[in-house]
Amino acid sequence: MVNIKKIEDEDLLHQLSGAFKDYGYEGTSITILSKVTGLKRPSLYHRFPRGKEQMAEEVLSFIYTWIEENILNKLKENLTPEEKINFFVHQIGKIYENGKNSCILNMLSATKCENNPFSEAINNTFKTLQVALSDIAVQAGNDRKEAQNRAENILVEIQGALVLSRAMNSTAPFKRMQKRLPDILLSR
Amino acid sequence: MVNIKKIEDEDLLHQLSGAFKDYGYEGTSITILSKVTGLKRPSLYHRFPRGKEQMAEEVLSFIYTWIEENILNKLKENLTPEEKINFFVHQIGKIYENGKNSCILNMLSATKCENNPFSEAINNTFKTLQVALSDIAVQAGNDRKEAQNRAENILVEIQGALVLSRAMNSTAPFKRMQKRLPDILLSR
DNA sequence: GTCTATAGGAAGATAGAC
DNA sequence: GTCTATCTTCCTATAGAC
Repeated sequence: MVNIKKIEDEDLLHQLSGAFKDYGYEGTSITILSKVTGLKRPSLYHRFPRGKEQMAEEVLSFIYTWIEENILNKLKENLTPEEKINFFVHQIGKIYENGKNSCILNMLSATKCENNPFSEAINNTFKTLQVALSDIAVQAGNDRKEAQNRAENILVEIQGALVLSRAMNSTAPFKRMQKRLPDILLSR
Repeated sequence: MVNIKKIEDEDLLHQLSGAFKDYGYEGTSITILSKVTGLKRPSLYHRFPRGKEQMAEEVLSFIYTWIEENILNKLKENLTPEEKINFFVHQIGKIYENGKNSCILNMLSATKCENNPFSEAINNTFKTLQVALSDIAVQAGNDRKEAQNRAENILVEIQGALVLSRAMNSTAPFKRMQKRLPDILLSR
């Protein structure tokens, strides 16, 4: 039996995350958030009393949970390293619509360069992904340090390809990046 | 004999670019731009009648010229591919302060996802860099298509490392990326 | 060219009815 | 929980003095 309230929250947070992803934190006004959710501004404040900052915080927490349920859990199953990285590559294609989407972690880390209120959540999300990817590289026979480097290289490739795909208005850099990922993590 | 007016313009554009780089386009108010330049808001409007958008446009044009004079011209000299990529790696270390700076091209391409007024200038800057890097890879014996891919990989690595360095609050991803670049462009 | 002063509007946020 | 109405603050932009 599904919790109705949670489903509504998930819809809400999904709509909010879409706005932050497209417009960035500063570029997303409460009015925009009102439009994408269909709720008037005071209703948003009723749900998120601390306003836009709380919305972004809960969006990041929602995304972390999504990653756990839709990526990390699968990577804990009894699969080969090749199967795991192929699944990972497929999932990031879905998340980023093959390079058409920006990454909300990049968009929200670009906010108020000093004292960014989201930096810890963003840092933790990247660290969690790095650990998961690193475990795959270890399973494939790399030592711990080499595995960590390869995992970091994967994250660098993803973020860089997203920046370039948006800047060059082409999904080609993203799609080429997807093809490189398995070798970056697993090549001998 | 130096053109005084031009020097003042360069200072001005340098200060403006620093604000856009740190706060992004939407996050940078005219008041912030007034503070970093020391000019009151109406003085900025006197110099840039179309306001913030014109300032960002001229900043991007200023950066393109800086790249031409400080990177591309050197790469046209009679040097080995190794010398060229090493010089390039050194210059991006300077530009990005070894990973402590964000890239203004990433920050300004993140603006108003639809109909971004800076997308053409940003696209052109990346294309110009890709051509210059590609020429180095060709000089090193790669065919044209492979050289273009390697040049794109370089730009992906730089942008991705900058995103990750900011997100993880560490210059380590940027410094590791710098070490990878020569091989990415030139390895056989 | 630079400034003080200010208009006009959009932003974040709240009061209080339903 | 959602709304209309409103407050205050900050923003962009301009008028006009020096």
